[in-house]
Amino acid sequence: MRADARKNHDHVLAVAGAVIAEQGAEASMRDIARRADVGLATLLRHFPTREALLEALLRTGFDELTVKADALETSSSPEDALVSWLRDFVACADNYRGVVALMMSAIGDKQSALHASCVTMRAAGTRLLARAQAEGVARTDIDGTDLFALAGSLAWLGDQPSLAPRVDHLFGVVMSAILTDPASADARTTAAPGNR
Amino acid sequence: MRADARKNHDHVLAVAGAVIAEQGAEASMRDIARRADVGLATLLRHFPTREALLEALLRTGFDELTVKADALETSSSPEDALVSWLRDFVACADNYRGVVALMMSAIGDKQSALHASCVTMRAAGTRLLARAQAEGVARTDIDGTDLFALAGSLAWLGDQPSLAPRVDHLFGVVMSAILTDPASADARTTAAPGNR
DNA sequence: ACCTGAACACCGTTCAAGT
DNA sequence: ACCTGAACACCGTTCAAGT
Repeated sequence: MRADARKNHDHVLAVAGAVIAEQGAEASMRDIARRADVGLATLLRHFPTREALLEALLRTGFDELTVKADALETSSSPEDALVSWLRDFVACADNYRGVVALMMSAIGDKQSALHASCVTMRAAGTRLLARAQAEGVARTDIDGTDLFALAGSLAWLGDQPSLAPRVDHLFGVVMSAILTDPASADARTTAAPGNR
Repeated sequence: MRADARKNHDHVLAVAGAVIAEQGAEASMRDIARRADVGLATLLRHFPTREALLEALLRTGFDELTVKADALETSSSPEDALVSWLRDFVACADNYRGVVALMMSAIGDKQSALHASCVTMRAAGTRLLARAQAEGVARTDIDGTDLFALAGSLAWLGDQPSLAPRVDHLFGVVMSAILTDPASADARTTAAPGNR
């Protein structure tokens, strides 16, 4: 990429981040180009679709989440790791209002520029879930897609102004459904052997 | 209203229902008018906003849900009543893709044509929740707004093509977080009196 | 009263023409 | 190579003019 193009790219991306942070993921591409003092066609050549633009904006946060998932796998208990990572995932998705809707659509659309990132996020969550399940602290009748869906639905609530204040609380409610008491899980497998 | 206007109103509403059922709540108003063989301005005078149009489309289902909530209050156990009503609520919201996003926005916007309907739905759910809580079968740290948010988030998942097949399962997961085992609830209030 | 075409200010897409 | 103005087909809003 030529030096002037690189500069244009970075400048446009920075402006787009500011506009989308305040207006949400559905902000007008024309408006972003205007605010960046650049032709609309220029913006669209750097980022041919809205998804491509958002992918560039979200990449940093997503990469951090992937690294964090790896770190948590050894540094924390299975339960704490899962809860902490999901909390960060929801917070990351809520950085840009409306982005989680695009993510949920992208997970099923291989053409989307966000597809790979979403698959990576789901895989990271799946690993943390599997460890928790293996240790008996997470229910075993859900998989990584279910987890991705539940986390996404919480992030979506964060996009709704009237419900956003409830998200922290509802996060705890949903987590209580995912996590199982290890004692009772133990009881299920070791006690009352005649119980079917 | 004049007879010809009434006829126009009903015809437009029927066509709008068909278009929105297939294209979702964000269907083009212009397209609805075209399909109804009516001027765009005519559509907009009958239904000045998208919310007004959706309110008319949803009214029947919402009224049924309100009636059903009353009936369930005496015909079913608190637990079954709450679960059954919430299941119907989610199914109703999923009749038109995208409508739940407008509902969540409308609950906090008194100007919206959907506001009254949403408040009514929340009130009906709140009554069923309160009864379940009083009987010790629902956790007491959530209120009607939390319930509305959780049900809405499940309905939103139903709008996502890739996640819709999971909604029934995830409904059960979320319900397991809301419902409490009456035995253990009993244990909390009667056993271990020294426990604070 | 009720309806509607047309003008308006937007949107994202596309491409020929400029530097 | 990289950029951009302009044309295009859309959108919802508004209103003067018709029946």
